[in-house]
Amino acid sequence: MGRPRAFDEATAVASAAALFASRAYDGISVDDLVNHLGVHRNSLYQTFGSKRGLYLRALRWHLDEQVRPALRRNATFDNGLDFLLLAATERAPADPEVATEITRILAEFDEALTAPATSALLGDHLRARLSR
Amino acid sequence: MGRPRAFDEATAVASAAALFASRAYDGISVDDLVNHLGVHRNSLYQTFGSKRGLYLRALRWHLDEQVRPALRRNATFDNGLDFLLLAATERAPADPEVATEITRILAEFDEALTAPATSALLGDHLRARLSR
DNA sequence: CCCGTTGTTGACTGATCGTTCCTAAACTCG
DNA sequence: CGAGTTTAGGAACGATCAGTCAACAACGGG
Repeated sequence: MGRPRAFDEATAVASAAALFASRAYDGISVDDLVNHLGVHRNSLYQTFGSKRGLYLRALRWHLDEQVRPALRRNATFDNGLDFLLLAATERAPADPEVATEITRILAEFDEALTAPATSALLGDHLRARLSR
Repeated sequence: MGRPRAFDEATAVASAAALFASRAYDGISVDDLVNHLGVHRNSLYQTFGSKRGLYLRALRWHLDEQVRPALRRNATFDNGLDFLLLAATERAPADPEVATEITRILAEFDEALTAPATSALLGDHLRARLSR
């Protein structure tokens, strides 16, 4: 019961993931999220608890719905590693939960490919990101 | 003439480079820099113009004094790629001058090594950074 | 010795940060 | 058509941000 949500939670998480993949965590304000998602400030806090809560939800969604499926199918990642890359370099050192997620997914990369292949893949995507 | 400086500019730049290598640009406040360098706020602004001015000075110092010498000697980089790595993933997309510096140094890497070797090197250091 | 110049110092500015409060609106159930 | 519950919406919070201002201190040259 109660008033129904005016936004789709899954859509909001996906949209947040796209935004978090584009700039550093501290470079994205809650106002930016509000504008980009079209969801009002209070709804975000009620649904996700905090900016960090939304970030973690978005990161896990990115890994579960974009990275892992591509890894299983041995498909290409296209731009689909940007969030992972940014989280690994910028956020993991500052947030233990992010570090845990990144460490886990990289272990899965090592298992599916090899450690050198994982490093090469990360390096390639880092460089590709510079040309975009 | 005039009052002499109470701090060494080169030392301040090196110290700023160490700090900028540790966290994202927006995660480092001018107060952080003031505390870490032991140089007072106004002296930083008088000498470097702005936070971004100091960042660019520190990045160029890092590349000129730490990265390029090691690249010429074919030596190991140890932790000496952290600032480059962070600048490439986090700052280059937001700051054209940073992007220029990063593009240039990576071209030098490609020349000294090969493009795949550069990617592998970057990927390896990205992963090594996670375990520190 | 005093004047011009440069550096130091700490208080201060408006803007923006993440987060919260409160009221109104939209729904379900009785 | 209320009563109860959940969300939307906008205004507001204290904290912190990058950057500035004006008074004072330390030097060199005349």
